[in-house]
Amino acid sequence: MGLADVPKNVGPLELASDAPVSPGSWQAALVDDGKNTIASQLVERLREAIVSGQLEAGARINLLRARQAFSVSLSPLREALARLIPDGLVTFEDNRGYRVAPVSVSDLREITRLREEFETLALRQAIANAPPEWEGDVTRALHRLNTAERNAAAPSTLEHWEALHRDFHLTLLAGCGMPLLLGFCRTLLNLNDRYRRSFLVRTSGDRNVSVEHSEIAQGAAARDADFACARLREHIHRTGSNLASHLADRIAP
Amino acid sequence: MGLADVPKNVGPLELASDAPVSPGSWQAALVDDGKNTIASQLVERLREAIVSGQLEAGARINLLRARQAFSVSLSPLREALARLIPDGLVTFEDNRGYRVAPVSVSDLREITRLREEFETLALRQAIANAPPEWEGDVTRALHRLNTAERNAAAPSTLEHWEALHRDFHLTLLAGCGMPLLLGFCRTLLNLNDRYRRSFLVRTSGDRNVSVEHSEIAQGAAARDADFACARLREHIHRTGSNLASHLADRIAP
DNA sequence: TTATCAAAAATAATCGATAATCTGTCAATT
DNA sequence: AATTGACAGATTATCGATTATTTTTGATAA
Repeated sequence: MGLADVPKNVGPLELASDAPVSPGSWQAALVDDGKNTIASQLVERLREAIVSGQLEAGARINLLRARQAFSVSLSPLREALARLIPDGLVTFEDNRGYRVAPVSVSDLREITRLREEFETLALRQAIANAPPEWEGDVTRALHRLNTAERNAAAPSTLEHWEALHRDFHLTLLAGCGMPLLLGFCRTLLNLNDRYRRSFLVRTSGDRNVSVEHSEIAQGAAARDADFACARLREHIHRTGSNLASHLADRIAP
Repeated sequence: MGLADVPKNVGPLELASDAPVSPGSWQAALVDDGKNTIASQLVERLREAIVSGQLEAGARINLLRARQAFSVSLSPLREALARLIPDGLVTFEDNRGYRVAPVSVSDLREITRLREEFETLALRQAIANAPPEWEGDVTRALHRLNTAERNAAAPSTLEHWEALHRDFHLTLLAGCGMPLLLGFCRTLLNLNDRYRRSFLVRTSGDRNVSVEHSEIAQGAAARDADFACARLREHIHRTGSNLASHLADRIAP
């Protein structure tokens, strides 16, 4: 159960669900994207299904049902699930199979805390080392994000906004020149997005997230590390607190 | 090529090559360890083969040869390799298969830098939050490490020392109560061990590593965060510089 | 010689079927 | 009533074979 309601999209892969790929969606327009194999496509489909909340947290993933739901064979399914383990989206136990990683307040707390540390470290490095064009990338990502419509009634706009938001944060960090750190940040961002998309109906009224993003981007473009990192840290912290309160309401009713 | 010289151990799995399992080798004596499936055993065997340098850095992993070398079928082999991707020991490209992750000076630099940041963060948390018995665990791990023989002529003593060294560092951090952070640290430690085991013949004469470890442990047991973290940071930094110089000699001849 | 293209060979990816393991049920025993 | 053991059904793990893709080879033409 829980897998029956996954959208059974027939055919190779429709573009709509492709949008939020990690390495920067401006590349997605290119013909191929390098995700040719069933297993690789499945990784993205599963990631989306989990991050979006379609697959319930903590639920067992029945391989036979999942196999049907996604119209694939067992080998690529297992391989795709294995690749999601280190992302923290899937857990595994020998002879007991895979399950969707559970969510908890303490998990969210740690994610927030680590994002504060890691992302400010990466941003500081980026401000120190990134090439000049990075500033333009950041400004552009910000502009796209701020001009995107976000209509709670239209889920597609929310998804699109999420992708742009993710892009903005990653662009900000991309200049750091530390691939491992960037990978850790991406993982944490994934995990965080899952909480936001599952538990946050809308941002609380006393925040203007656009302004927060703009300030971070301004600081980055001006190469003012202290300012940019302080704003980024606040931004992450606020989002975390906000999410934690929503989660607490839902998880311990 | 490169896979042909992997020890072809027949039969289920002989204990000798099992020794340095990750979660603490004192547990290895227990009957089961939870690693029942071929895929899970293979993860450990492959990890050991890569970290120990048996599998050359950057080399392609020919699935058919690997399948023979490890006497397994394709499905568990692919699954095991997939699980090593996030550990940074294996890379993957669609339709081009898996390869052993390459090594580079810049990679080592980043590992060292991130270890400094992450491990001191974890240690600080541990000192603040770990339960009392943690101090004893640390002292015990230190004692085991310092009393272990390390004879360059006997590879098994080196391997044993590596396992104890790893144990010491992880015990130190284990008290932090942050599972994600601990996972990141474990990953970095894996990567670092690979460099040490591949490129470090012996520690340079002007260091007394035992003393360094002892000081860190003393600081931890005394709950003196500033002192312990400073010593830990120096320790990591020195190891990194030491390794980097050896690596530079070898990689750009 | 260099470039181009089409088989052929090598390799990776996937599938369907089988084997191994787990989970729940229910009767027999203590 | 609680425990044990054996069965059946469900699920996971593995295998061998097949299909798809990439890489190499070798012949031909510029």
